[in-house]
Amino acid sequence: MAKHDPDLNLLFHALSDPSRRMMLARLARGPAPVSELAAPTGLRLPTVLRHLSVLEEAGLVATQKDGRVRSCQMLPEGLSPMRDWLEAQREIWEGRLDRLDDYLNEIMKEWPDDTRS
Amino acid sequence: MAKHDPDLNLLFHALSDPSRRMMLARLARGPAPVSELAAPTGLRLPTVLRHLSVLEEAGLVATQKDGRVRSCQMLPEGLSPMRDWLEAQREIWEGRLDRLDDYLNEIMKEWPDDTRS
DNA sequence: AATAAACTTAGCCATTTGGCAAAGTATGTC
DNA sequence: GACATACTTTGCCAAATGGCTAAGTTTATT
Repeated sequence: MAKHDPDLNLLFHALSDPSRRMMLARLARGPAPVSELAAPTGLRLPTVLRHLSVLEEAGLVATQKDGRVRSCQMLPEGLSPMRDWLEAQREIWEGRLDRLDDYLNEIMKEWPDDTRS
Repeated sequence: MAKHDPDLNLLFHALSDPSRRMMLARLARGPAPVSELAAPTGLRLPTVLRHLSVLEEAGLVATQKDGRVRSCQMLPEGLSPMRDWLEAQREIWEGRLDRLDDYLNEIMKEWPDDTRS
């Protein structure tokens, strides 16, 4: 399928892996070097590095090198596209409920009061 | 990594594909048969069927067969684990800001008023 | 200068994913 | 009963994913 929303693809994909969510959870508490991100996952560094780059490409994390250690920090605004999608979804859903409501009201008008039990 | 949260894995993975999001968007407007779900994606039925099963396993969609047509509907509460995760993430983040705030207040106390420019 | 630390790159491997065509099944319609 | 509909199953394929080891590279430390 044509990718009309690369943001959401990358974002949801980044969040679909538990190791990456674990790394993010650590970063939500504050910046950390790569090896500290790796610790709770039990994964090797090369693997963690690749997860990290997925998080970066999704716009969830930024990193910079300080001497020989790479410091990583979370970008909380990276979650916005997801919030927006969720909101849009909710609106469609509510629009649907509104139309159902209209419909029911329309039906009710057909029934005079005295036909109700 | 041990999968401590199969819900979130399946949910985020389900949402990471644009065809699946397209199908969901259609379903948010109301129930539909498989072929109607397929139409906007431009994909063949077998492919759509597999996307559909991914959505079902993620708890986002329920289907049932009515004669020879399978009717699909969205389960909006299927998005709850995602909302919860988002909320938890926000709380960690805010807890962090609170601690930063505490810290700054602590620093400020050290400085008498008349040292400020 | 030698060693240790902290990544980084390269390359391999098994599994999963996302797509398809072809053939099969079940259910309406004429 | 013949035929069309609407899936459904099977099986194939290429690319992406997630993991690893081994071998760099770039900074500290001693």
